[in-house]
Amino acid sequence: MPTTDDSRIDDSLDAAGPDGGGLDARKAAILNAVVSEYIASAQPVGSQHVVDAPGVSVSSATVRSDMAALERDGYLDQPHTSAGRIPTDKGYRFFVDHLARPGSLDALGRQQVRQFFDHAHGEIEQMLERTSGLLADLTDCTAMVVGPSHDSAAIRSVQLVALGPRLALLVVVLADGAVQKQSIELAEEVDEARLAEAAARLAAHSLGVPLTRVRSKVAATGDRSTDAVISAGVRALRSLGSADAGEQLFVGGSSRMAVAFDAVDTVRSVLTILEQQLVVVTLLRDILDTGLSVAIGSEHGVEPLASCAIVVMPVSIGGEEAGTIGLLGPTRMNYPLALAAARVVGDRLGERLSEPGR
Amino acid sequence: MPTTDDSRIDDSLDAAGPDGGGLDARKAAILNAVVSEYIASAQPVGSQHVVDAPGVSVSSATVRSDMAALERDGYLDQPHTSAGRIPTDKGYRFFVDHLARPGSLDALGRQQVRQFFDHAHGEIEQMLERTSGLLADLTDCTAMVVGPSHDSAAIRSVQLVALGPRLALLVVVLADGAVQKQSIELAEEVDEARLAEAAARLAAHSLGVPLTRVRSKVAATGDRSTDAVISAGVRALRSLGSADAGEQLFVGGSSRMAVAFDAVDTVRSVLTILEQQLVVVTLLRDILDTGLSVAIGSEHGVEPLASCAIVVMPVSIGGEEAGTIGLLGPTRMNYPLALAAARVVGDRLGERLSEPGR
DNA sequence: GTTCAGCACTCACTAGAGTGGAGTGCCAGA
DNA sequence: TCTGGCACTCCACTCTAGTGAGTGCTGAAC
Repeated sequence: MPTTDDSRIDDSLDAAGPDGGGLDARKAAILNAVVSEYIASAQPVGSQHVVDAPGVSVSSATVRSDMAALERDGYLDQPHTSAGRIPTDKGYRFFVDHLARPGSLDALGRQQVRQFFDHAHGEIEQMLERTSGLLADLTDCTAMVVGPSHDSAAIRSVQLVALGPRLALLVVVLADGAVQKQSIELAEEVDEARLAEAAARLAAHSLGVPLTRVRSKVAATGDRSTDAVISAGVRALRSLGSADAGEQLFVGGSSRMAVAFDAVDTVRSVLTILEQQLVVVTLLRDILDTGLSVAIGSEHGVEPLASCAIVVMPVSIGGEEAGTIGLLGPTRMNYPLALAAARVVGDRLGERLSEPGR
Repeated sequence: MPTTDDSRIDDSLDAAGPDGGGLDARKAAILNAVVSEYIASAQPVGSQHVVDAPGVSVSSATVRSDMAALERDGYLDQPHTSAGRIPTDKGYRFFVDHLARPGSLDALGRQQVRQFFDHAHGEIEQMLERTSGLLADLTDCTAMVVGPSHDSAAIRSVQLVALGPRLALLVVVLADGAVQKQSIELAEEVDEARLAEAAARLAAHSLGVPLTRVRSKVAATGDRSTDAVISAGVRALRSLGSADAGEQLFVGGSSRMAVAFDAVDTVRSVLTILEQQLVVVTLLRDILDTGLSVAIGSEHGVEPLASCAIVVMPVSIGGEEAGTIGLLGPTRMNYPLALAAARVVGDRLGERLSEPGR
């Protein structure tokens, strides 16, 4: 039983307004108690378990009639006639929007975060990968971390490295430190000098411009084979800039889904979704675009995740959006904790990424 | 003398020698039938189900007495007194070594493989990632693909790109097309010319040598700040060469584990293992080092995977070892199929990686 | 009008008994 | 050495209460 002091309940009801979502103070308190207890116990909550909750202080009979009203209004559901109540998606939504006290990490969690970022090292990809592990540890949810899109990062360096007689590697360094590569097959052997000349031309053509805005036209040098290399290089640059090459997804703690659900085929379908990078990235983006930070149950529209909730948090580097954090758990996840963890880790990650040192 | 009407059985028994593992022909045939049927049905196999199998042709009573002997010898197990038999790890081992007919992909699978490699494009990392998906699809197992170690690939290019006033990025291209990067924080601002000079020196110092063999001593240029950059660069190169940066792991189809087991905590513990890259890579390497291509149940010594079997297959590029393929499934997985898929895909992947064009 | 104690009712869950069936081990005889 | 027959075991399933947590309703008190 989570200890909740009365003043908090009153505060949150005040914050929700006198008619916060159409629920009077007692109904809100009852809903709060049901959701909290169901999150903790995963068992349907009966009227008797609610009478002692702060802000209720009426008999179980009265609670029952309020619960019946909450059910009529779609906040609660009953698995069967003689069972306790379970929150619906709408019930969780009200809880998240009006009732849940802004959570915070416990001391241990804060220490974990501090330690992590104190010792974090390595390049951005490893960092994001390990961040997903950290988030999963903190929240017991599956964590999804989407790396920054490089759409707007200017090209800092373009290089051609010969790997074989007719094979070269185009290596592009962007202003945000990302390195992208694409191999180029050449129609004929090209000597070092021509390769260097082509690289210089490519650099002149594209330096300072983001990958997405590399022009396809490039002035001819007069030398046929150099021109061929250059145009192949431009094609490669443009293909690197095309959409799907952008954001990387890191998923951590997918084993947590096997703990959250006892139905093995729920686990299977959720894992199947998590394997589809594009689906996950799009899903997180969609949720962010609707302006939500939590999507509960059917709200996100992905049917296999109907019994899941998703917490999203943008990561920003100096105001610029630079990635997304997502937490996936059952609808009865610990929302305050998840939101707090996502916020703290997101902020720290943003700071970290904006620091010059790796 | 029982008449064996199936030449395949005789072949495999011949291959195992007249005393293949200490089992006579009929016992081997019975074991074969039990394992095959258990793989197909996941139900304990009774004597009645075995009498019709090729190479048996004795009554169920005789089969029973043979089964009892097989149980005494540790090949079979009995969940309870009045149940059928289940293969032990030793039973699967005998099956894999002496009984299983070399499998092959069906027409559909072969077509999938062909299509995949015809349309495969992109850089090596994407290729390996998607290969893991292909293998999972083919075998219904979880697939693990370990990328090539770059230990022996010579450095082809070393470059320093300025990212900020006191921040540079070291970009290294290896002969096998791998690109590695490491950011370098500089103690003081360094101008372009000095950075270029330092890069040139670094290149001279390390070109043609694998990352693991970059010497830490480098001749001084006389210019203090250039020397500082160079020595930072050498440190960065050597840290890139240190062991753990090497092999990348790609896991595909982890949702398959949720289908293979109905106990949800088996699923959880297996997924937990799969999240630990280092454990998985080491495990695959250990199995390869013992010379096995299949590790069954407790053979691999990782306790949470006791109910799993692992098929491993090295991927080689022109004789050089260049990665590993692993398939993880329940001990009652389809070994012939898994071995065939791993072999075919491993071979094709090796060919593909050795082709110059991507 | 709101609240509450009391009451009848519902229904998942559990335990226990009974049954059918798949499977075994053993044994005597061919 | 193999086989048919036989007694036995034990899981899986069904059926039957019995239990208890929970409900909705109602009439009286405030």
